[in-house]
Amino acid sequence: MYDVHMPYHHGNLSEALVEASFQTAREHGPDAVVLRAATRAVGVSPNAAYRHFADRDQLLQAVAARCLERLAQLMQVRLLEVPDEADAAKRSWSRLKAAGSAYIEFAVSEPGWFRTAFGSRHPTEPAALIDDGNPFSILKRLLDELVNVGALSAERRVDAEYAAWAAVHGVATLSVDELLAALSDEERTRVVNKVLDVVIAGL
Amino acid sequence: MYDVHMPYHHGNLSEALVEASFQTAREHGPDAVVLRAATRAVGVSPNAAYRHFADRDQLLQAVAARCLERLAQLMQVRLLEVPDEADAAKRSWSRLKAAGSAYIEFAVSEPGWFRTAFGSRHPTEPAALIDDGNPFSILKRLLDELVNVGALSAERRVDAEYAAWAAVHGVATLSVDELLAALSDEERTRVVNKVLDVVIAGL
DNA sequence: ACCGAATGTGTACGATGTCCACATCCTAAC
DNA sequence: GTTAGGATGTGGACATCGTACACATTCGGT
Repeated sequence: MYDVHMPYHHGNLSEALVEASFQTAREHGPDAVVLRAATRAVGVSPNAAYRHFADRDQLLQAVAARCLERLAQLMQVRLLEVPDEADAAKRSWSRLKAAGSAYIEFAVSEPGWFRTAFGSRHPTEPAALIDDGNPFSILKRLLDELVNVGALSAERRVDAEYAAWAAVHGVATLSVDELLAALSDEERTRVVNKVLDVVIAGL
Repeated sequence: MYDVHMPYHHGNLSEALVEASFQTAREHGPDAVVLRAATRAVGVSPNAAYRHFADRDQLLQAVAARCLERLAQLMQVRLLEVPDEADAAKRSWSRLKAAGSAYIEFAVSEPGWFRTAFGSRHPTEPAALIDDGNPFSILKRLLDELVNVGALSAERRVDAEYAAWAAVHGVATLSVDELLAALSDEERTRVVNKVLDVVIAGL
């Protein structure tokens, strides 16, 4: 009855479903993630998914977590690329800017993933934003770094993470939602820089 | 066959459908806007909607336009509430801050509408952002005002609308998406002010 | 070897967006 | 005023989705 080469048990269904949905999300965003399609892609019956996820939303949440990881990864990579610099303060500012830049770069180059990471309605597990490897934590670390090298006063440090996050998340979101669609690539780059400069000047 | 009190022709279906969906969006966001439900609420067959909207997305777009209007209205109201002030520059900055504040106030107090106005996948008719009464135009006018009273140099004026919009839209989005859920109301207010201050300082 | 827990399958239901053919109403031209 | 044609609604149908329930298969520990 069943193909011998395709065992009754998949072996790693949960992972496979997330991975399949992850790819769908990449190309068409979170709304395109459809439970039945994922099971089809993996060659399993629709209900099999329910052994691993309570509902579609939990699947989507797993995918969102993966998207967030990717975002954090890109930020880390871009941070490592920041050239050395004698002036510690200057270097710290550069690092902050690089991180913000990476955040936006991710949104622009992987809009599907970006929208999945956030846009999803689930409150994005608070836990996901508390652990160390996530974008928000990275940002906080960079701001602390600025304080440590004396580039930012303790007073101005207060709530700075939210100000920086908001501005960067704002452009990212506007780009992804095509609200900046009227802009050419070059213009968009200019705008992104303006935003980063304004925030850095204002912090 | 049909109730005499309920004519075959509704009279203003298009408007009625938008209004019904508008209310749904207010309480449950754009994803909750369901074509069939709207026709049900209005007492008409599902297909009747297709005489007025090509598909569900067009209905949603009409609703989004209405949400955007509301946002602009609130901004205008808050602008009028800004007290007079001898110092023209100071007053202009206050007005800018009030507009930004209103934008965020709208997002926080009417998350369903806010998410509908933007979050929707449709590129939010470019036209909607060009006409005069929309949030983005209001922002640009306020920045021009700053230039006119000499509070902002022409050089710094360049792309300032995007920087300001991004920051404000960023907090609004983060709030609405409950990414700032960990914050108490008081903390959120503080954060909002920080964001506004940083942008204004940086512009 | 066996039994219970994991994991998948099949069938089914209600809901949704949308298509097609048909019904009803309104309005302007005769 | 009658009548034709466009505008507006209706009814029924279909594919697709998420998900519930009952049953089948397999795996791992005794």
